[in-house]
Amino acid sequence: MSTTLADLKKSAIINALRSCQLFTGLPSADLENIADVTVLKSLEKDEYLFHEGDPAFGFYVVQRGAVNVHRVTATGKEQVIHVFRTGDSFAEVALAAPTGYPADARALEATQVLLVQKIGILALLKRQPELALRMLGSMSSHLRVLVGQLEDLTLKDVETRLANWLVKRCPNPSGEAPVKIELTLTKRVLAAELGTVGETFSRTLAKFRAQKLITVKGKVVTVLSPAKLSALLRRNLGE
Amino acid sequence: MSTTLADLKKSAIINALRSCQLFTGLPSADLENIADVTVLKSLEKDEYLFHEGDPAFGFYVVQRGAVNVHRVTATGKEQVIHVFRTGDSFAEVALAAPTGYPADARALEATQVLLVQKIGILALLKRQPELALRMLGSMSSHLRVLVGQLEDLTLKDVETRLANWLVKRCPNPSGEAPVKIELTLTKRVLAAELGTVGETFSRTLAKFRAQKLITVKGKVVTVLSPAKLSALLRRNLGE
DNA sequence: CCGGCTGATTGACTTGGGTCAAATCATTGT
DNA sequence: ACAATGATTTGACCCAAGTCAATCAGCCGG
Repeated sequence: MSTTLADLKKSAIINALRSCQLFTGLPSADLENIADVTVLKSLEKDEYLFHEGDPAFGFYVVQRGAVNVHRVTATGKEQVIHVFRTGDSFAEVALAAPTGYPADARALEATQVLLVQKIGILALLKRQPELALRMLGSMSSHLRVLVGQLEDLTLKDVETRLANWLVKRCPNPSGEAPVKIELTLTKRVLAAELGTVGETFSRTLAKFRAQKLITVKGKVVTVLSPAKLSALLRRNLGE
Repeated sequence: MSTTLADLKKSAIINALRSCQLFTGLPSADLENIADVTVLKSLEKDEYLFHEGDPAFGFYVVQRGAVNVHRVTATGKEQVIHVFRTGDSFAEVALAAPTGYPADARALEATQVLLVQKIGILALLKRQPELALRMLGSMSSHLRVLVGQLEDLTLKDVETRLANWLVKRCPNPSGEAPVKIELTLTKRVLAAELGTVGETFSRTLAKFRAQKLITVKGKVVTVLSPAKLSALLRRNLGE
């Protein structure tokens, strides 16, 4: 048996699948089956993976890069639902969809994704209830994210959301040691993730800077005292 | 074989399950299995079914009444996620949850729900992949609702949301025939469903009244011309 | 018929944060 | 090096909608 190019591709896909939360620990035989119905897609920066309403061919796993799942209104405004990165799976909703995708998805940078085709995985699910449970788990965690997002957007102001976002990125949020946080994307995109616009994002950073909670140098934000920032966060949530 | 009280209860539960979207068309044998792990719960008005973080024993099917699933912040404000009514299932997230429920649930009136216990249904899912797919479908539709809600709250103003809500309740949204809509709940609760407060709800109704789009008599709203209201809705969405 | 209670309505005021515009900064291709 | 394009920051302005407060409308029990 010779090692063909197809074999190589397949084992690369299997490796990629294994690194995804959804499939970790699954027997190799199952992964092979999944790999058989999986195709690799490369996306350039700003290329759309799908649009709202597009027929759903399957769900995706991010192998490299970042994908912004969002909605747009007639006015052209964009509400970010979530940014998925390496190892994340998304659009599982496709499996059970009589209708198309419920949102848009666009690559924020050069990205590679795996498309796990609906037609193949559905058959597999019937033979592998264990996998079905995992998919349920994955979708439920997406539900949780959405519920959290809903709360965020309606019940907290931008200052609180940003403080929360920064604190989440500190290894030890109650410590005094300064933490450097690299902004991997443009500030406008980050602002959108937080449900606001670039201008307000800037202003809020400036407010924190004035309070000597952070410093900003280009794309690097330094939290001078995670503990103080956490205190501000608690204060905002607590009354 | 005599018909015991337990048998009667069980067949009542089976009937209730059958009327739920999630289980329609399922073979009777499966429904029996599900009924075996299902218990009936009665709730008074304003009684809580569960709170955020409570350990999740299973998911629910509304048999009668209405359940408000929502979140609360430290400030006591409440964001409605969805109001579930007869035949709806919710909290399927429980099945795949290492953590507890992600939100609160409270009966808006006297309500009966069926608790489908996690421990039993998980075993069943392993034998019935078909059922697992249905659960996936149900969760995906909840995801869609949430995504819609997210868009609503961030991208549309209250006037648009209310117009949309009213139009959705007209049998023929493009017709000229007046439609009477009975408000089953208090206006404050409806306002919360639309992501606003009672005062703004009142004011927006008043605005529509001034434009002769609707009339309000107590708990009955009459849409004088669904077509005109739809036109306003399109105008709001379209620029 | 009368207080008491809950819900609805309306007015006056306040504010977070979005929009527009102008001024820098930064990056990149030629 | 230098346009040229895009990102960021800051200021000025505006508005939807929330809060507070006062009034009004129904409804119930006695």
